[in-house]
Amino acid sequence: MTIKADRRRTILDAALRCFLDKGYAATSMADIRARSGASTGSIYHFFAGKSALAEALLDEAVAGWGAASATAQDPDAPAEHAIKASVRGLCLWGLAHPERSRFLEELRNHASSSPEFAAVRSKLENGQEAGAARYALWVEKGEVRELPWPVAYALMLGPVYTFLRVGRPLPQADADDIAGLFAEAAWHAVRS
Amino acid sequence: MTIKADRRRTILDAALRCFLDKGYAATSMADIRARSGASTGSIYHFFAGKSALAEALLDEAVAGWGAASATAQDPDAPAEHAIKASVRGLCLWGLAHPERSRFLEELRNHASSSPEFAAVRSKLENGQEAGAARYALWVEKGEVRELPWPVAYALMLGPVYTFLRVGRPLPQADADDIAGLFAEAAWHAVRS
Amino acid sequence: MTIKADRRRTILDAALRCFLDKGYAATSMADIRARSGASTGSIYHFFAGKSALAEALLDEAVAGWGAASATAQDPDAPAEHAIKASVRGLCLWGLAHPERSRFLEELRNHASSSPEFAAVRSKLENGQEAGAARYALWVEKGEVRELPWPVAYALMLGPVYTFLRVGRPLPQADADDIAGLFAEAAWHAVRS
Amino acid sequence: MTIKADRRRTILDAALRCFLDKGYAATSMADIRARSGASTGSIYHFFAGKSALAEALLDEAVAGWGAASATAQDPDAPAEHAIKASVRGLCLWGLAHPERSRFLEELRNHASSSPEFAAVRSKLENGQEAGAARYALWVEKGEVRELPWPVAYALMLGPVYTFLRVGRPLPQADADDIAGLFAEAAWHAVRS
DNA sequence: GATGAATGAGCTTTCATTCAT
DNA sequence: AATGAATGAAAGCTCATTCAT
Repeated sequence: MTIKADRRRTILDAALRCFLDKGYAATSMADIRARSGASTGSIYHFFAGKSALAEALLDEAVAGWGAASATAQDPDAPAEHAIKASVRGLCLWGLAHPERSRFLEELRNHASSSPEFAAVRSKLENGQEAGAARYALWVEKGEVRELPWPVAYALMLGPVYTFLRVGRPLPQADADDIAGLFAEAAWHAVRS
Repeated sequence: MTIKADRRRTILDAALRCFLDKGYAATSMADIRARSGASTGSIYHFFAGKSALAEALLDEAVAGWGAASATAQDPDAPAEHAIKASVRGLCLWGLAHPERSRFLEELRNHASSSPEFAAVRSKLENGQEAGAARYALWVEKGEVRELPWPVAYALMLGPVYTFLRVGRPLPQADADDIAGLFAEAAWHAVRS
Repeated sequence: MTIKADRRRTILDAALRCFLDKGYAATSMADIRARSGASTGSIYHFFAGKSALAEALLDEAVAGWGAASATAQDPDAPAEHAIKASVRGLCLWGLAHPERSRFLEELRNHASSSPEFAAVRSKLENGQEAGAARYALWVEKGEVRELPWPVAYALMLGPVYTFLRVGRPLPQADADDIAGLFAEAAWHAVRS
Repeated sequence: MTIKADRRRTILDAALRCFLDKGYAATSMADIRARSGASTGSIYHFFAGKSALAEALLDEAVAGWGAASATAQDPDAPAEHAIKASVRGLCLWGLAHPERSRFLEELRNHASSSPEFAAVRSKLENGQEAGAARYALWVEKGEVRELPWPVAYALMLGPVYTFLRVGRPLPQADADDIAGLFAEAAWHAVRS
């Protein structure tokens, strides 16, 4: 009759719109049901529960953002380049997708307290460990200051996170400038 | 009969302990009732609702933290001193009261989305405006870089916010070192 | 200090305004407290409870309306005159005080079901008995049809009650006309 | 397993019995839950809330009563016949179902003040408009007196409404007599 | 794959009333 | 005569999840 409706996709999209509109906590399964047009049973057929929906969306978002800052992932890249690319990538992505960025932030908050987000939490912790390992290498090479990883991490990415939480939408040109500014600042904060 | 029980105080303390233990959202009025020993009616006699409790606690916390970093408030202080004092103050307070600090963060998140926290939101916005005004003065005097306030704010305080969210408790000596480190970094990030 | 404030009076007035504005059921003691400026304890000092307030107001209203249609009470008046005066009186009073009239109606509804209004109910029943007795006399004299009192009562006053429930405010001249019309109809409905 | 239990029906029946027994206002959702055997969630699955239950029952009642006085609805019927049939129908139905009749009255009262009954209110108002239109036709044909519709309505149906509110159950034979008496009176009150 | 009825603990809040001071 | 803190049962309603079909 219609183009094959990918139920899973439909549900995921509806959930994302709900989460972006009202926040994760304030979104009820009924909201998602109404917006997706799927039945309760259908939703639970594809996803184990509300948190599983959020997790699936989180994976997608991270994948998208990761792809966007691919260069930053190259393990042999020099520290300066990797750090600036990473900060730029986060900043530009966050400014381009302010709702998504806020959604990630909300999830991270929930993850740190709620047991149902154990999976999310461990993913984030893995990311931290990987970051710490890379930073340790740069320290060995003398490219960056010797700092505990949480401190280095906060110095590099903290400003962007805070800015994204506070800032309003910007013209694209300004977005590039500001991303550059934060990238530069991040590098200056940790370089030897 | 008993030592004079200041019910209002008792309730507020119980609410704080609950919020710190389980987070604002996960705390129910029943939790507060059980912990305070007050009756439901008593709680509502003193506070209009759950969010009013949070607001009252927020005011207290802000007052406490404000008092602790009084020097930073002096309008005639040079930028370097004021900024470093402010960042240090936030960092030391946050490390000394990690739960409280997380509670504030949670409140801020709620405030940005939920209508019942309009009062909290407007308080926070007032704080931003005051900060912006001060920064503008320093720009005029040539002490700091000319930056949009949200950017400057993020550069200065973002690292501390992020660190407090991630970091674990630290020995006091380290706390001082780290607070100094962040204060220094904040100043370098925005000085002319 | 101020002119002697008759607390009882103040409370009663506040309660009336509340009941008229929001209805008896929807008015809380807190509303009355706020509007009167009296304390909870003060209200309970003068009145046994919410229903006692309503009762006191009912008595006043009935007294006022009774005074207005005094002629109708004369036991020796001929049926036609008494009936018309009574119907006119009710109609004019109801049109002049639509809120009060609706308040009476609400009270009567509550009274017929709620045990706390036993006193009101018995007052109303006394009124019915008195009416029945008078009507019986008129039947004996051959002035009116022999009808069970509830039927006669409904024929005479039912139209006015219904009209007051439905109708909108009217210009005074029309009020007189309509009162006359209902009075005439009442008499025609029961005369021999 | 069991006879097919139509939950919706079961709930509706239980609600009706509760409303008839204790009145709408005094009935709690817990009462309905206990009486129906359904769970809270089940009730809210089928009905949006307490007022939605009342509305559904109102629709049923109106449908039943409307069917019973079908003749009265015929738009070409002469005024005398239509009016008498309508009044008779209301009176007989009310005497046969005194609880239901009182329930309707209570609902009408609530509807006139409470916003949650907007739907009920508009239904009732539609009924009034239809009545007014019909009456206007009869006026044109010279069958009835020229009266504002609210007045005509009150003259015709007011006595029955009042009688139903006051009266006690009657033997069937008397019910017919009294219905006839009110029908006759209604016609006399408005005929040319 | 898909449906939607069913669950029931849990939620925040309201309120008339009491009583020590 | 006056106060207002204290009570606690009861209310209407939400919601993630389960499961028979």
